[in-house]
Amino acid sequence: MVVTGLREANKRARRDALVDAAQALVAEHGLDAVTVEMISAKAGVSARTFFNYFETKDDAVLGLVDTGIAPAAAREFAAGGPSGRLLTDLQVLVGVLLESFAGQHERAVQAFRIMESEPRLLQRHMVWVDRHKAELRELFEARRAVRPFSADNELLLMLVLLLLRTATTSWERSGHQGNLDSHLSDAVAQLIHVVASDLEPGA
Amino acid sequence: MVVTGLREANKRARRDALVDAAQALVAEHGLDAVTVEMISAKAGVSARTFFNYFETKDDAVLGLVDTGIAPAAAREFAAGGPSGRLLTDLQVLVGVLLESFAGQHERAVQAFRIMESEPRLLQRHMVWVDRHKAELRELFEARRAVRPFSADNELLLMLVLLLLRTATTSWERSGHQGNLDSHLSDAVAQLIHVVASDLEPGA
DNA sequence: TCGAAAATTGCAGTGAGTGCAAGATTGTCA
DNA sequence: TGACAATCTTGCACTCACTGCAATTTTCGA
Repeated sequence: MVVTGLREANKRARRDALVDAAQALVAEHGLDAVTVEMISAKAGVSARTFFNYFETKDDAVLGLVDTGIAPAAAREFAAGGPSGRLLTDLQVLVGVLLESFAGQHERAVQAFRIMESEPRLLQRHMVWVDRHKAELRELFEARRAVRPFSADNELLLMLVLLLLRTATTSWERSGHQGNLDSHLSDAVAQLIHVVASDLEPGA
Repeated sequence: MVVTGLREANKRARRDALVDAAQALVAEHGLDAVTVEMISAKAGVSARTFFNYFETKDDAVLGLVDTGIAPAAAREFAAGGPSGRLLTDLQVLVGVLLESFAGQHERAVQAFRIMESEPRLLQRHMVWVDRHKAELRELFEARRAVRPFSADNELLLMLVLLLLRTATTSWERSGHQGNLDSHLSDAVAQLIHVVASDLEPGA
């Protein structure tokens, strides 16, 4: 953790090289025309090594870092905060996630761009949610104990997915204008509007 | 269309045999321990023929029939009906979808059961939404022209997905109690509640 | 500088999925 | 009814993602 060491540095460098190679090749030839062999060759490692770094080809193309949920944000959410309103706090949580996704800005932009033209990869967010399902469920349960609510965990999971996807596609569509957070706010506003306008008497 | 013919009958029979074989084997051995060869053998056809019926192993396990959206329901939605309220009409649309999914009740129940223990298949609904994305978008656009609303198509797509998944998992969790429709209503109610309680001043 | 730990790599193998062409089945129409 | 056409099935050969294993190389710590 403290002393980086050559090992760590090399690992990160290789990883980045693989992501860059994967993204460049896919951007040029399309997802199905690119093989793991090509990516590995371009990054200067063997195909077998590729799989020491990524579970699947798709993971590499998307540059999956798979940071979990930031502990601080998780704790606050579980404790019933920061605002005490479920949807609002869900938005905050997703905001933190998006930040960690977009951490490596260049690569994230590339990933989103590729996602647009390769519908198969659109499931990325679902895969993410899937992988952290257990973690999220625990979070929901913890919060439920402190500040009860009636919604099922499953619905909240899907809400997280909805916010993730709506915000990122909106950001992507805007040509990466503004910060991701404003697109997230917009997604929440849209959701509220859809629901609210269904409740108005004069529909 | 009118005269069924041996061809049609055989096709349906083979298809059903493949789904039954796939579901039985997966229920017993788990998804990864079952190969396409096994399924084909059990259904009495060659492995090559399997792929004349299904694009992927997963499709067979889930018994994907891939009925599109019922034209009548689609027309009504596009025309701005039946209620004129976006969320409510979205619910109706999803209800029709669920009905066509659960058409073959036995197989549907099996599919949902397997889905629960094989998280990879949980993406099924997303795949469905993905495949009908274009169709749904057209529907949204048509309706938008008649009865404008501000939400993005992407958000509506995710809303469809949310309703599909929340309703079916709730149904599954209840041990297939009651009809799917009541679980769908419940999902919508939960969603409304989450949003509404976020708007209340005394949160 | 030496030995332990960790990483890379080749190799052999499984299994999904595809294109193709030959052979079997089924529908149709005279 | 019989033959021709359309449709299905199947075997074969192939590509590629992904895995386990064991040998080899690289890096680290003392």
